[in-house]
Amino acid sequence: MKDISWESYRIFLDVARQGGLTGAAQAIGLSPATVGRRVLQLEEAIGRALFLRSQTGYRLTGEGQALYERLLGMEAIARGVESWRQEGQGTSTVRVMAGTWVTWLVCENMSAICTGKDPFRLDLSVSERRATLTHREVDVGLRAVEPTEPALISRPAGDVAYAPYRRKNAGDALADRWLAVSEEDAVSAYLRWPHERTGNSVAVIVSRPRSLLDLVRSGAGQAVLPCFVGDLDPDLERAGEEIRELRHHQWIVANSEDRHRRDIRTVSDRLFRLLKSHGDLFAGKRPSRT
Amino acid sequence: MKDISWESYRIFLDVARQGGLTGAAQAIGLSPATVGRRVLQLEEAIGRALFLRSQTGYRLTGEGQALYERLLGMEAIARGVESWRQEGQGTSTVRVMAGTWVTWLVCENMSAICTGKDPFRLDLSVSERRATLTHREVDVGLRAVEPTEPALISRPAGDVAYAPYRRKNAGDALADRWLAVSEEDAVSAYLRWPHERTGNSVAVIVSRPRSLLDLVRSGAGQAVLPCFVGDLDPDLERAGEEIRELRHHQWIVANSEDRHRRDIRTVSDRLFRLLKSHGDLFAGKRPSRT
DNA sequence: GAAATGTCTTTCATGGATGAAAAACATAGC
DNA sequence: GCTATGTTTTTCATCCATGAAAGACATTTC
Repeated sequence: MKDISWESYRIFLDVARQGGLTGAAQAIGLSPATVGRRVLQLEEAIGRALFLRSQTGYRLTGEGQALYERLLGMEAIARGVESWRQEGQGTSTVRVMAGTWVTWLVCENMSAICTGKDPFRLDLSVSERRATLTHREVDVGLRAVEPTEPALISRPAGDVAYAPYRRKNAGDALADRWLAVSEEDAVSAYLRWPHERTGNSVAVIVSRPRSLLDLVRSGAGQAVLPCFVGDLDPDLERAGEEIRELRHHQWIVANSEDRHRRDIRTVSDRLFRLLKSHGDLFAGKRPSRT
Repeated sequence: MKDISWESYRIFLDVARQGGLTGAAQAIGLSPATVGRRVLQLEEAIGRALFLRSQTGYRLTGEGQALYERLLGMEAIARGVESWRQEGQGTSTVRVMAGTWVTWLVCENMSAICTGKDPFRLDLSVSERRATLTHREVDVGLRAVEPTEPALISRPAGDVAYAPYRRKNAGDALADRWLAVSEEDAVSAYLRWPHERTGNSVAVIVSRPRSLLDLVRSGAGQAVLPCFVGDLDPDLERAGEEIRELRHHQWIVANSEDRHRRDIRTVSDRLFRLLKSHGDLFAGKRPSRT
């Protein structure tokens, strides 16, 4: 049986992402005609319909979606190879993976991590699930559990505390209006907590943790947030005590084989300093700020 | 800058594995001439020499080795896609990942897991490092730590105990002749133990845990082994008490989205029964056996 | 409602990737 | 030392994948 060309996987990913042949063709550097033919071949080889075709573009079918999710992993590794390739070439890219909120904090303080003067680019990817550093998908990761793999080096970066938050002066009207992410997206303990502990009083469900903050600010209800997020927002107040069972440590992790790479080391160090300087906030000690 | 074709990655992997163009060409279904050209292009694109060429074949350079290891991850995912593809086609493959010794036990008891009558093939891969089930590289995994990812379902499968072993009647001559795997390959706690706790009395170093058993049997020294391995071997005896600090639980893990796949469920169940029936052995309770 | 714009798909000529075969070379066996 | 067998590499004709352009069709705009 003839194997499926890996190249068609890459083409498939681009078509799925761009939502059509034209965009994908541009992204890859082929003609739309060819891209269409390759997708057709792939569907033939897989034996399933991957796209819903229309005059306006391509949309993934359910099975297409399933394939897409699997192939994202391949793409991540390919990106890893690409940045490995760049190492010798002068320009380098450091790929950092973190959860929603640490990413948010890093964005707010980007100048502390990477400036125009640095000889590297930063590739920040958000993911609640654990990055597989062993496969080198990313160079630096933030984790809530200490890695056991000896191929990884980790540095403890303090505690993270969680508490429920609501809009200031909202009173107790929101007491049983919890905001949560959908159960299939609830990949961390603090995201699962509302489902497990509030007894079906989840009023609004969103798919991204980031939306929780927006909802709380709009006064739609209360949500569990990391203290460093909630306490930093002048429009929010705690709707209760810290939820101690959610408290966890935090580690900065890197592949030990990359120890020598200066840029990775730099990013890792600066990340460490950033987290350290916000240590009290992370730990929920509520320093008085604006 | 033109991206590197993923197809050349696949070709590279085959050349590296087969050790030459001819074998790879056969494996992929291309001519040696083409394979050679594709490898040349890849080296050109990467900007580094990947192979040492000779009339007798291709050997990886250091950088080639680095690339090879990264790309193994891509291949694992591609295999996952392939077996996903097969699902609809009648014949299916269940991919199981386990450590050296559980794999060994499964091989010894293959008839309990998969027989000729079953409508699926078994794909057993050995790896001491944790399989990334989230990317669906494998369908069923064995782990020493309980997974925190909610996308995974896990089932506790008892305890695993470790002890030092030596050849029977070898006396105390071997007392400080420890056998171990090299430090970079020592990815599990029991493999690191000799390095950390025996104070430089490691006499022989091998790269594969599997070789430890052969060495112990030949009387070359003593080594830490899981009790279910050492106690089952009539030629070995314990060279000391169980090492309690190494004892750990064991979980059978699967991706929860595959819950409905009958064959995966079957393999998982049989694996569970196999481990359960050897529960006392795993826990080091030394039932009297031949 | 007609025109404009954006898709995907088909057609067809072309060129670059491909394989067969030969050449060049190393190794193993006798 | 010579032959046999296995490599890689080169040569060259072929053919298949490719892109340009045209066609078909939906959607948006005026």
